[in-house]
Amino acid sequence: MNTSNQASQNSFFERCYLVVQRIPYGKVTTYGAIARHLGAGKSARVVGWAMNNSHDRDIPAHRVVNRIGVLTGKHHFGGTHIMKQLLQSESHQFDGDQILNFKDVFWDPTDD
DNA sequence: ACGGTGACCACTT
DNA sequence: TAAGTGGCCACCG
Repeated sequence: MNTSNQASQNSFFERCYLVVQRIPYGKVTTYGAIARHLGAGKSARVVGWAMNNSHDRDIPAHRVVNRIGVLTGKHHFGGTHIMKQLLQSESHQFDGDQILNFKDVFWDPTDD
């Protein structure tokens, strides 16, 4: 949990960052989709970790949610509902922490 | 070098 | 149909 080692992350993390940055405005994707796109379909957790470090970069981590469209990482996102606020700014609708019409706003990196 | 951790996903009861 | 458990990969101390 140290922020002084960001320079060490040069392969998997950056790979995640690139994909997240490719997420179009008004769309979202999932950790599993990213992981699978990178060829590590089972390392979705690592993607979450990358998002954790993404705070040091300009990564729209708020556009990344779990496979059911729930903002699992909102607590890690600066503390509270900022993640939700950002997504709402992108015309997303919520039911609590669940994105409505998630399937409709879902963006698959492979479909890019 | 080893064990523990994590913003998850899929399979099995 | 719903809930529970394990597995998986990479990073940190």
